[in-house]
Amino acid sequence: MDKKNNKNNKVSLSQVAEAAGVSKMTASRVLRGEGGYSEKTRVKVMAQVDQLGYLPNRLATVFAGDKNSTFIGVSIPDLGNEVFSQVLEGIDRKLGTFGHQSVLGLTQHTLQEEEDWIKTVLSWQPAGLILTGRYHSARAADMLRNAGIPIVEIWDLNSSPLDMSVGINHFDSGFDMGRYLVGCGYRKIGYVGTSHDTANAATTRLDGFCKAVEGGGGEVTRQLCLHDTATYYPGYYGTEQLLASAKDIECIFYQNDSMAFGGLQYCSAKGLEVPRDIGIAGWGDLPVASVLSKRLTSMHVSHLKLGQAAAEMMMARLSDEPVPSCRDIGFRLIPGSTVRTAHKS
Amino acid sequence: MDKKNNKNNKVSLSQVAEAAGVSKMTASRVLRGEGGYSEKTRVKVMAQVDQLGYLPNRLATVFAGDKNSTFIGVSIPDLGNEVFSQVLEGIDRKLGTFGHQSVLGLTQHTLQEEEDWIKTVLSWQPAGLILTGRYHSARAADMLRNAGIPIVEIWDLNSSPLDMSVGINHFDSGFDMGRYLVGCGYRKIGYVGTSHDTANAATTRLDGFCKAVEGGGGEVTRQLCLHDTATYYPGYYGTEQLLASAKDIECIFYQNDSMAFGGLQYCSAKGLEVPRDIGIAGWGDLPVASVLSKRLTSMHVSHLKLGQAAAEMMMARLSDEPVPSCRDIGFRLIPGSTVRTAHKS
DNA sequence: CCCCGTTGAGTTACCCGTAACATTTCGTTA
DNA sequence: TAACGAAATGTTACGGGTAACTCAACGGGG
Repeated sequence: MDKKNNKNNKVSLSQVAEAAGVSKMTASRVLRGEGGYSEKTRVKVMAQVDQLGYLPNRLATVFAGDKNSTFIGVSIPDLGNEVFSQVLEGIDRKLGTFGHQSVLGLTQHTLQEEEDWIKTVLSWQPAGLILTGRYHSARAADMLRNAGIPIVEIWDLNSSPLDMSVGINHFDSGFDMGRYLVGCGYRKIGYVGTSHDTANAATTRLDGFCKAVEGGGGEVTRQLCLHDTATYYPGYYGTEQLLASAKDIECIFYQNDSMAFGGLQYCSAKGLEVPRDIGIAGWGDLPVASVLSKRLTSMHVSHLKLGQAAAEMMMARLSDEPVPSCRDIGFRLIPGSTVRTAHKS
Repeated sequence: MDKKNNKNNKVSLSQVAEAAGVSKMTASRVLRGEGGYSEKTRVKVMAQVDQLGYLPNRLATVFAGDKNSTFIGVSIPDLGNEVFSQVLEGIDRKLGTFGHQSVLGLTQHTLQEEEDWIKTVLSWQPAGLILTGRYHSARAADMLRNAGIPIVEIWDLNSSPLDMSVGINHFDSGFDMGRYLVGCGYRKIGYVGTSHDTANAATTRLDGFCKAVEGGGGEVTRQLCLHDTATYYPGYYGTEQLLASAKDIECIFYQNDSMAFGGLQYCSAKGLEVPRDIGIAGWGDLPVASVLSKRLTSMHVSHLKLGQAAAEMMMARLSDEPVPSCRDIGFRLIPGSTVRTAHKS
């Protein structure tokens, strides 16, 4: 049934050309539609294309030299975190409208995984790379600089990016949340998050948060769930541990909404009423937050928009349009109703 | 700063070879480590590789002929649905352990998008394809058959797949849920879901569900939110519409958990107590279900495992290991506490 | 009827690595 | 030390498409 043509039994342009009785150059011209052939020839060639089911081999085109590939390498820490799957969705949808494809890499939040992936994906001659995070291994940074292709670093806004950067200022967003909670009258504040071996955006948020809280006369008790994902269960158990070791905590800030949900669940299980007995604040404003009867106090970031912006910057750069090297997506505090109402302080 | 070597200013193997004073064939042998060179030569070549920052061009290797690429095209309807992002995570992680990469395609649940994507991705000579769903356009099916590469259709178990299939039997899972709800004593049952222009797994579930309910003496009132995503808000408003048009509904089955959350929220907002006043059942058993104080009645499917299984089947096929053409991942009903307790019927 | 410009189509070379084959350089053994 | 086999290295050709160039056919103006 399959036509065994050449060794990989795929129909090649030469075969189409031969069948149509023209040279492969002519066939190539017809397929690219750039003119230089007669209507009669076009019909002959296209007839054979349909007949043989010819599919162009983009590998050959890109390999041949000048043409850019339509691959964009996209590295994402993990998809278990809804935040990143939204970012990826934004990226891939937008790239798709430009006829480009994402080559995915899940780095599991480690620089080594990212480095390995970069090495592999660069060997495929991608048109550009979109990377999550501003931190890269030295080797990775070297490869990136030498690659000579557009690079967008997303998530963690970077005023001196390798090439381009889009995201938010995590320090500021943490700071704002800290200031808000202090403004609500909280002083003994806990933090529950996960800990990775490398610096990341969550750490930066915590730094900003602590600065605001401490600057406002409060103090932050940290509880980091080591080597765990920033999801519901670690949020639950992290809360349990935190409250066991520091009973006078008035309010807890979580690395993200998922962990905050876990915290809410713990409080509910232990009969702690939120926000009467304890305040709960998350980060990221997941759509799921709407599931709760109480609106979760959180920080809203438009993840989809962030992904789209990254793809747009990439495409603009690839078309040699002027692109600002930095784009701030911004964030917005969601007061919610899981912390006590602010009183004049 | 950049070394302008050839037109795409990338370091090529010839340059490494020349710098090392050997032929490019020798350099190639060293890089592939398949023997046939002296230790002295190896050192010379590797020194230049490091020096020049050479990265192999996999395009050339694959293009050159026999070698398979390490691309696996993966089509996913959308990532807004947590279910699919988990599947994708399972796929990509597992592929990664085999040194393969996912080339993503978001088809937005339309066969046309899928067809367009298939055409594009095939032109990149992928080693295989993983597609969500068993329905494809005629043209797409043609291309897939002619591609001569392994294809795994996931999600909707297909007893006569194009090549391989892994997933669950959605009809049965809908049927089981229907039987369960009837067993709980419900007769007037509503369904809230979305409607797409093409047949899909959710439709199949609904078919199975209706069969069980009607077979058990009940009836199903459908409420389809047209042209919307299967998420929280359509669940909320779908519930409102359903209850407005059919006030005697005792229990509602939703297309998925996200929509069921929306339904729960609606009930809570309107003062309907679950399950006393109305029963709520979802599908998919999202991790987020744990956020609720009441366990949502749902159907558990291991999405991560499904993705991993798909990747494993793909890799096994690529290594010419024997692979069953069909693999059932199974599902498990989660009784939960959002439907009334079953009584002997 | 010739010259020349335009259009259509063919030829050649190249991209970068690798398979297949050819050749050189060794170390050994008779 | 000549001869030989193995190891190390080199040479050639190729894959699928395209840029750049060449060539042929055709038609209109002088």
